[in-house]
Amino acid sequence: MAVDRARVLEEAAALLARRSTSSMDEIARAAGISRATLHRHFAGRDALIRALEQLGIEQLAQAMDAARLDEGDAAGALRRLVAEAQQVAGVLAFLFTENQLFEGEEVNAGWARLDTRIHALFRRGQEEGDFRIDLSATWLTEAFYGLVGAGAWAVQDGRVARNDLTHSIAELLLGGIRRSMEK
Amino acid sequence: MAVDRARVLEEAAALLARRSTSSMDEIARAAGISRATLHRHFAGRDALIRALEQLGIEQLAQAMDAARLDEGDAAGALRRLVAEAQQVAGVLAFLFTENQLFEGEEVNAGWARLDTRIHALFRRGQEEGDFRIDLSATWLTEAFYGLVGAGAWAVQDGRVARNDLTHSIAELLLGGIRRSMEK
DNA sequence: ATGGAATGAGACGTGAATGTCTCATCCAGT
DNA sequence: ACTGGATGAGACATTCACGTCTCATTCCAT
Repeated sequence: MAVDRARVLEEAAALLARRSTSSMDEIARAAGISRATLHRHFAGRDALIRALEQLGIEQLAQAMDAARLDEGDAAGALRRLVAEAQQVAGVLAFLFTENQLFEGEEVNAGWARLDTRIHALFRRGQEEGDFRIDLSATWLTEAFYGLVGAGAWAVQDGRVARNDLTHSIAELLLGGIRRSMEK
Repeated sequence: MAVDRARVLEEAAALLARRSTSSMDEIARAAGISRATLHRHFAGRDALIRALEQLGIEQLAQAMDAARLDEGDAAGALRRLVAEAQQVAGVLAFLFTENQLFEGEEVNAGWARLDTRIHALFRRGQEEGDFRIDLSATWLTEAFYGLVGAGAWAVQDGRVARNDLTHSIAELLLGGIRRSMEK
């Protein structure tokens, strides 16, 4: 088995992050293998997407681990999370829109766990008095995904510099647009 | 010509906002006409999307007009913009992801004009000292679209209450997550 | 070197959606 | 009532991606 499933998934993720409609053939070529081999390792497009979803979930979970969401103040944790999530942003944006299509179907339970963790982070910030409470933690979670996704696309299209992205997202989330009085 | 193009477009927009992959047949049925008639009024799927894009551009432009972006302080104008944009949020989210697919192709010039207006609003806020200047107006524009889109989806899936949405988006953009010291 | 496993190339059938066309029907204005 | 335009229903060809399969080739371990 010369083909590394993980490597194929990485390539697929990178390609689909750019062109979400890439065909199996394009994905195979991007991964440097033939379409036949791609099908040997993944039952079909659906299976590939599922595997990709699983990978994205694991990577985001790792990003959360690395961000140590429970340590320090919530603001710092959020900053670390944004920074760590940057790596996965592309796939995340893809999976985000992809999930939008599965209307009725049950969503991967993995997402629920991740949502819970982010939700808990915002909740903690609110309970510790750092975050405002008139914006629900649920909405903040959605906003987080939205900004990460929008940021990934903006970078992809060259409208925003990749180096600024982490700072841009974190600062917007934390401080908003208004000129801050403090600091 | 009993069929009202504008009405068909409205129905198509409503449907595609929910299911971006709806077929021509589904769109036709949603509009209460046959597929044949749909094709009589729009050369093809591509033409339909283009027309939808045009409609979205016009509606967003109207929303901007209604929001009177140049009047009052920038924060108030942004609040009004978010409120007005709410109506178009669904289609906007659809067109936003749709545009993501046209990588190389030239984007509809209409978008550029709209971007310019939003960009100018953020710029004005910065120049008047209301908005922070360490976040580029370009990024703020992207963030605006991202939050509006994410908000529309969150409402669609029932994760956020529609009534809260305008306030949630505007407040997050303006004030961020941090508990405000002022006010 | 050799034998088995993995791969690449490509043919093949399938299904879905598109776009075109025809024909019968319906409706409105005269 | 009549007539012309618009519509609905459906057949039809086409395209495209998918999934399956075969066969020759390559690669690796023994």
